[in-house]
Parts: sequence; structure tokens; C-alpha cells
Amino acid sequence: MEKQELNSFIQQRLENLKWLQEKGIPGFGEKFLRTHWAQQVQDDFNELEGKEVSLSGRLLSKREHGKAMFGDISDQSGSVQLYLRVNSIGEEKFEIFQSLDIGDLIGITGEVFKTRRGEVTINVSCFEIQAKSLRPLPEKWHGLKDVELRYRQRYLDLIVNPEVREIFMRRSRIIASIRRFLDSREFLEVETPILQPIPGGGNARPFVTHHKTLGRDLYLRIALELYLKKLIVGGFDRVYEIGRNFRNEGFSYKHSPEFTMLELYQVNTDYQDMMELTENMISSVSQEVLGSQKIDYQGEEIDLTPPWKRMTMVEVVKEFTGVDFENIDLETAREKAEEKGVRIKTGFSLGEILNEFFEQKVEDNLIQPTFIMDYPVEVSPLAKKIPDNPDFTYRFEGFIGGMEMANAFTELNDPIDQRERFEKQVAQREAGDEEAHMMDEDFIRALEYGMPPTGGLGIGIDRIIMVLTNTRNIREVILFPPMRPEEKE
RNA sequence: GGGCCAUUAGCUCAGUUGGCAGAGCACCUGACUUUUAAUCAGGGUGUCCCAGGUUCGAAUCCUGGAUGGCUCACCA
Repeated sequence: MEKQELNSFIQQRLENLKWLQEKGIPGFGEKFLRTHWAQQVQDDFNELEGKEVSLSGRLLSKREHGKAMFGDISDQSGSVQLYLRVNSIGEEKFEIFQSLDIGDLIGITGEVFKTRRGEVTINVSCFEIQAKSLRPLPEKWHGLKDVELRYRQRYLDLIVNPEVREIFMRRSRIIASIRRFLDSREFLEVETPILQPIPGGGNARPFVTHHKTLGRDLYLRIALELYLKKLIVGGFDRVYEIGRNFRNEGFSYKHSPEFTMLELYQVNTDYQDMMELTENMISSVSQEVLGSQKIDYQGEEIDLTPPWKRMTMVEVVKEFTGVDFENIDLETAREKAEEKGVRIKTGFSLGEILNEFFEQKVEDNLIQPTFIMDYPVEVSPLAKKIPDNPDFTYRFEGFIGGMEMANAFTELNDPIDQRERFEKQVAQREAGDEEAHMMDEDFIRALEYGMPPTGGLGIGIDRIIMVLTNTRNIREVILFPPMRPEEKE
């Protein structure tokens, strides 16, 4: 038997339940007809004053005053005060309400009024017990702070920390707003496989699972990309998917092993169009959900109003490090890396060194919305090359608050070039790079049927939500972040 | 994976040089018919994360482990 089941708090609550049941009152009751939300009673007081309302929610506090009593009931919308008097509700019901524990779920009906202190209150005339709570809640004043408990028992976090509930309600509104934006532009929402024989579309170590009937291993997807492009080949001109990706990598404040991505593809667009779409989408979502395009993020004002700043990777690296990759040879690049403290691996190409310069010296500084354009071909195996500068691709990433938010390109639609890119990836993989792409013949075959010129965009939904909820850790915007299993005796 | 820090009551946290385990909220008993972190009187409810060790004596010191946080590395 679990030790907590023996502790006196739970004993006391079990006795209160028993007391009720002996009086013939069920401790776990029926559904209840709710007429209003708690917040609605607060907001619409002028209309509701003197009228009867019914609410369903959790009893969060009790203040007993002898033959009268105050309490607070909380539901999804917020909370409102309750008032009970012996000589309006009767001694028997009053005694039963006195026996309730903080945390009990109840349905109440009563008339709306204001106390002399001006607090909107419901004068309870009858109530039902919907579910007894057998465990004590965390403290009302300090809330629940222990990060481990907050994530493991997120329901407690949501009960006692209203600002946490607000983050997740906002998350829902942000995603709904993104869908509205895309739906209004004639994008089709689709669903593609999570279990994949070859995990493609990104550089990452995948999770492996096993299908018993097929007798083979499958991977959890690391990106949505390749299946969505197959749908472009299939004739859907504008598609998007919002879904979970899985990467077998460590945690950080901006990385979680499972995270939510939006990817979209639109025929007859290029990466320039994708930049416009990105800045329009994010600013419009911010306007719709927060009522502004200027937001506070960790003490910095961030202005999401289009157009966002645009720079090439070569330009921005030159600006932040003084190293000009425009006309540089490999040997000089290596020396500059050494000089500037950029860690590189032996055998890195010029493009890979440039990319390291960018990631190690520039990325964290891009606080205001910025598009960095024209990535080296070596690190962009799915993006189209720039014809008059084929060491680079039509690719950009969007940054806000020092974090990568978006990754997009003019999609590579030449199957011969794509095969060569995959072959280079496979060579890297054989040289020990676990994150390099695998050869995906099925994807090449699709391209061989012909994929129209297409722009594609990926957005890290969790990170956008971090920016729009002013949170500094990705786990604050994921309801149940991955944790090690709890140790059991 | 490396470094630093944390883990004490249901929750939030104190705990001095190694000497009886503490506070606030919550909870229990009683008073109180518009309070609001209600108030007043009384009551401490505990595997001090776990396992060893040192010591007359360990929440405190040592070793190992668990979990979490920050950070570096890894991860475009």
C-alpha cells in the first residue's frame, strides 16, 4: 500500500466522504447543468444581478463565519465567490457544505449579488457534490513551484496556477489562428505517417520502434517534409500539416525530444514568397491572439510587424565576426575559425565552416525577427541551388529571440540533383554522422514523376508559442513534457 | 556526457559550530450571519531523497546512487 494512502490528510477526507455516504449523499455524483462560466458571472454582473445561475467547478477555498460561509468556485474560465447563510439555505444543507473539503468538485445554483466590499458573489441556494477530492491541494498563496511536480502532475499546476492555464489556452488559440490563416488561403490540412520505414526531411537521430506483424523496425518521424512533397507531386497545390515530430536528442530550453511542427508547401512560390507568408502569418496571429504586433519577450520589445529584416548568411557572418566568406579559401576559413574560437571538425567544407560561424557566433544575437538567407548547399540537401552561385541554396531560416523559428526553401524538384545530394548524405552517414539523411528511393521516384516549382516552410510551433506567451523554456508550453520515469519503491 | 546547485510536514520554505525537527499556508477542535491571504483560542500531522560510512551523537560531515534545475557539450 502506498504510504500516502495512510497519511492523516487522506484519512480525514475519507472520513468526510463516509460521513456523507452515511447520510445517503453520493460522494461521486451526476452530471450537472451548468448555465454560466465563473468569468461570465464576473464580466456580465450588470445583466446577471439578482438572477439565478448554475456553475460547476472546483471548490478552491472556504471561509467559515459561524452561521455563514464564503468560498470560491473555479472552472476553466476563472473563479467566482460563493456565499451561504444558514437561514437562507437551511441547517442541514449548510452542515453538508461545511463538510466539503477544498478541492471537491461541486455544482451550485444561486442568485448573483455583490457584497458590501463589492465582490461579485453567488448566494448559493442549492448544490450537488460531483466528486470528492481525497488528496490535499497545494497551497493557494504560493501555488505549486516545484518544477518537477508541476510537470509530472500538470493537473495540479493547472488547478492552482491560473497563469499556467492561460498559457495553454493561448496555445490553443494560436494554433487555431494559424489554421484559420492557412485555411483562408486555400491550404489543405493533411495527415502523414508518424511511423516511417525511412525517417527523412531533416538531420536528426530518430527513435526506433518495432512492428511485430511486419517483423521489422520502423522510425518515428523527424520531419513532415518528404510525405508532404509527395502530395504536391500528387496534385495538391497547397498542403499543410501540424504534427508531432520526434528527435532522439537531448533537452534544452529550446529543444524537446517531441515537439510540434507546422510544415506547408505551396506550388508556384519560392522562398521569397515563403518569407512574406511567414511574416504575414506570425504578425497576423499575434494581432489576432494578443491584439498587437509588438510584444514583450523576456524584457525585450519585439516588433513582429512586416517586413522583417533580411540578410544573407554571408552578410550576417561578416557583420558579427568580420570574416568575409565572399571570396575565401578553405585554408583561410580554417585559420579564421581558429582565430575566432569557432569549433569545427576536420574535413569540414567551406560551407560547413560558414554554417558553424553562423550558429556559434550569430544565431543567439538575432532577437528582432530576422530572415537569414542563402544557406550552403552542404547543409541544405533538400533545397534548390542558386543557379549562378551553386555553392548556396534558396533557403532561409527565420529567427526571433535568438531562436530558430522557421526553415524554408525553394524546394529541390530535380530528381537527379536530389539523388546526388542523398548520395553525399549517405557517404557522411557511412563516415559516422548518425544524423545524415538515408537514401530514400521512394521519394526520388516521386520526384521523377515531376514536382512543380514549390516553396516549402517549416515552423516550430512550440517556439512560436514561447515567444507569444513570453516563456523562456519550451517545457512551459508543452502540457506533459518528457520526463524520466518516477522512481517507485 | 562534464561542471555547479537543490531535495526537510500536503504546499512554500527556515534550520547557526554535529546536540530534543521548525515557521507560514493547509489540516483538526472550538467561537463568529457580507468575509476575502477573514479573524480569534488551542492542536505538529515528519522515511529530513535513498544506501553505506565517520561519530557518544548526523537533516548537518564523508562515499556512492536517484531525481530535478542551471550551464557547457551534443542537437542546423
